[in-house]
Amino acid sequence: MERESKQKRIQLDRQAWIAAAFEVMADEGVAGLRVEVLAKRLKVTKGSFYWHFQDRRDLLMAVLGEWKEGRIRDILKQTRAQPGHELEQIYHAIDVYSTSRNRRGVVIELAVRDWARRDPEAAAIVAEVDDVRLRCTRDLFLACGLSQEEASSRSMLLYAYVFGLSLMLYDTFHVDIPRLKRDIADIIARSTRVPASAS
Amino acid sequence: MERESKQKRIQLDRQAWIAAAFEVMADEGVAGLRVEVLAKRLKVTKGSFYWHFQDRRDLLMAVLGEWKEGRIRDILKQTRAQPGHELEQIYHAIDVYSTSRNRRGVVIELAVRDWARRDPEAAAIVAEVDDVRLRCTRDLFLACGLSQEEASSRSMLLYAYVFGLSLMLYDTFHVDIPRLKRDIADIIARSTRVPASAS
DNA sequence: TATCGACCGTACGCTACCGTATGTATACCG
DNA sequence: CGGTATACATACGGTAGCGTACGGTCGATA
Repeated sequence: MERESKQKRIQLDRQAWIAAAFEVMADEGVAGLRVEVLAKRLKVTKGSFYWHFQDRRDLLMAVLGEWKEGRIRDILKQTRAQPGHELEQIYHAIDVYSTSRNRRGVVIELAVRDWARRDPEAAAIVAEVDDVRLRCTRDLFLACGLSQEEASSRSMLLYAYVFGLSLMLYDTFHVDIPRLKRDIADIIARSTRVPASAS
Repeated sequence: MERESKQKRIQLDRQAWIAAAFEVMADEGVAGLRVEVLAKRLKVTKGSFYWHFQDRRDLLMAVLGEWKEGRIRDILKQTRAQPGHELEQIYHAIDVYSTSRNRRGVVIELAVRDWARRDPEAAAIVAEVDDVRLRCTRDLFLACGLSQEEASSRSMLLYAYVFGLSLMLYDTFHVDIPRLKRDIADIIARSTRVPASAS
């Protein structure tokens, strides 16, 4: 085998394993995140894995922690607005999280949420992240002059929409998708409720 | 063993297996839908399974077909409106698909969509179902007098919202959830776009 | 250059599955 | 009452994956 092309014998650390874990999780979901599969991808054996990690769950928890930190850092970055520019920041957030590019982040998001439906620890992390996100965009709406209730509703609608959109398969729904997304962003960000008439 | 309490030796058919499959899928997802697990739940061995089904994939395809039919039947039922009552039918649809009750249907929906992300055949079925759903609610909006584009946008927003909501964990987001859901329904169903001011 | 620890390979036992081959019990039918 | 099809049980071989035990290698260090 002679250590192909004399690579400097790069050694792996936990970070390398975690990074690879995100890759696999994006493709196969948490269920497909197997120790030996991961090892094969990193071209080592699981002997290495069990040196860096206690067991499979140890890795999963590390992945979860990494995900949480990254997501919170990201949301703080995406929702930090110059005073007076909160509305366009809302549009920015909708655009960023509305898939298309960012495909990778979206599939990981979905994988983690699927995971959270069966694992209490994952669910706790997701709940934390959701809480931060909901508050961040709510604050933007508040800064736009909306009431507490109205801001909360819009914030929830915003996230439910972007996540829900990533679940849907609308290729055969023949419409102008970019235009549709712009229209929806307008509804979420700037529509006005009607004063209640019938119901 | 003496055939416990002399049950009339009820025999299983494909339908019984498929029904049980939905149960397991709701709990464990498609990945957890194993032949021997299913057999144990039905108190038989897999010898029975391979009598009724060619292999595991045969069952999965049957589940998929059943799901598709059920979903399409359901959406047609939920969106059939008396002329003049289209708006309240829209509210009804939002309410029905906004989780809470119907927890079971929601988790199955999510399991199928997770499945569809890795299986082309499942993806094709989900795409079909989504297409029917989007058209059904779009027709309701059209009947309310909205333009083709506006109706399409609202229809997409409606489904993305209800599916997205089922992905979120908002227990710690301290708001009046029923009220929040009502407000969001109003935004989706009856808000008016602002005539464009800044951006 | 002897040693030590970080890092990885090898080999093993165990469990959970899939799918197949084949035996067995029951119902029905003439 | 023998025969046949239906619906299952039993037993088996094979793979994938988890975790463990232990041996080997390489670089840094004294």
